[in-house]
Amino acid sequence: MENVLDIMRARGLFDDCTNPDVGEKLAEPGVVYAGFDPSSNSLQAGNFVTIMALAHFQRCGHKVIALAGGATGMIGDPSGKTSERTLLTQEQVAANTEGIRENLSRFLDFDHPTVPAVIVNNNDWLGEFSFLDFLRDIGKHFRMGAMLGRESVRARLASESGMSFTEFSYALLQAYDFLHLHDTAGCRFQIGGSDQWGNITAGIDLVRKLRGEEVYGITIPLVCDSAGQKFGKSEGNAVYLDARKTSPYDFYQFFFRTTDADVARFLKIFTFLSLDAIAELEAGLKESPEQRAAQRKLAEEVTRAVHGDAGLNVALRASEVLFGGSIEGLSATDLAGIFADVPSAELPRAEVAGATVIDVATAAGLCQSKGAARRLVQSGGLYLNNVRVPDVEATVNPEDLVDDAVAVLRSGKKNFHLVKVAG
RNA sequence: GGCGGGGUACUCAAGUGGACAACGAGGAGAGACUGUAAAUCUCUUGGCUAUGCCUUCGAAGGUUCGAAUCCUUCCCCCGCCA
Repeated sequence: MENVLDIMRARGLFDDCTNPDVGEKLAEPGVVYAGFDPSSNSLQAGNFVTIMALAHFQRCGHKVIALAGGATGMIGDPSGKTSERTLLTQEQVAANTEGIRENLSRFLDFDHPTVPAVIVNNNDWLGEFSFLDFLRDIGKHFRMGAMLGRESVRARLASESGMSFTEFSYALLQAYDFLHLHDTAGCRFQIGGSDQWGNITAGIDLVRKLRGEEVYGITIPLVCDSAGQKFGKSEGNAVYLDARKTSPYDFYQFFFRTTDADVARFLKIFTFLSLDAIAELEAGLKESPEQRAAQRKLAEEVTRAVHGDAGLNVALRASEVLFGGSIEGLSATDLAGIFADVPSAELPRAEVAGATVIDVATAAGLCQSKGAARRLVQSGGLYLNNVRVPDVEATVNPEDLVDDAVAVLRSGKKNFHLVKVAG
């Protein structure tokens, strides 16, 4: 059995561990868990790192548990956050938890012959815990000194916004999760982002105090791009793993646009390609960077993993056409197929034919306001059917509608919007 | 509960009766250069029927020819004390 820790180290998935012996312990098959926060109804690209780590564990013969934080999501993890977060309603959390289950179910192997993955929801055990029982049974084992010393708490207390008791208590809940999974599933390892260190060690301490047993934590580095930005944001928007929130096309494009400096690192983290294959791609990148072969491979692998072959094909075809230049010679049906994935809007004929491009771009939702559309045209950044719109007076003419039904609007280099004429 | 500090646009943060749609920075969008990269430079960044009009500075009232700025009440946050 290959040691998962070596793999994590080699691929840049290892940040720290709570005990130097953890490598030895992982030589035997074990049970590992990682938690996912349901603050949104879909996991984001950032969570993908943790998912990959879990997948490596499973491949190395460990049983993996993905925990959806239905209960902890009600509270809000203060780790790594500079201000108190807005509480979600029970309904929101329940809906989000469901979405996350759905996401996760596509990345982990639940039908594995020997070590099938499982998903649990901590609301199942934390939800029925009474406050008094929790304070007596769990709270008793946490010392104020240690809790106040926790980095996430210290930072927040020193900050302007302070911290509520609710968020302060968060670590106890996550600590109890570890205890519960230890008791019920024999779980002895927890992995999580480096911001989870405090929460993980809280769990380890709790298990040691109550059960006298040693459990372990491994943290994964927070993935940043070379500019130091937290990974997973595209034009200010988070990149989601759910096709309904981030289309396969946008998802593909996000990875395709990876900077040279990051590509090799990302290949190691986000794909299962062998290190040799990655080294080869890296060499190719040095030789002819304009080919973007490494980026292409990265985008391809990740998109296939997340959206399947069908999603990848749509993304590839759309990318080819969109970055190939002219849309001439394509039929409305072709365009609809290619843009199946790109934001589109259906507008009444009267609002399109003869209207100014500015009005159409705003009505279609490409621009937030007419003023924004006007500024876009003035700076030369708005395109109709891949042809730059010359001035603010320009109109959409009937002959601009492909097959009398469809027009393609674009803002800048890469934001496409399809306009369909209704009726 | 008492005392003090604070709430300005996506964020941080100036502005303490008119020249304020509100300095500056970051972020974001666009352009140029490129390789759908990075770096750099430039422009833009409340809305509109647009040399003007409308709506914004925690909320609601009030004073004034005129309020982000002054007054009143309320809400929220931070700190110290109880």
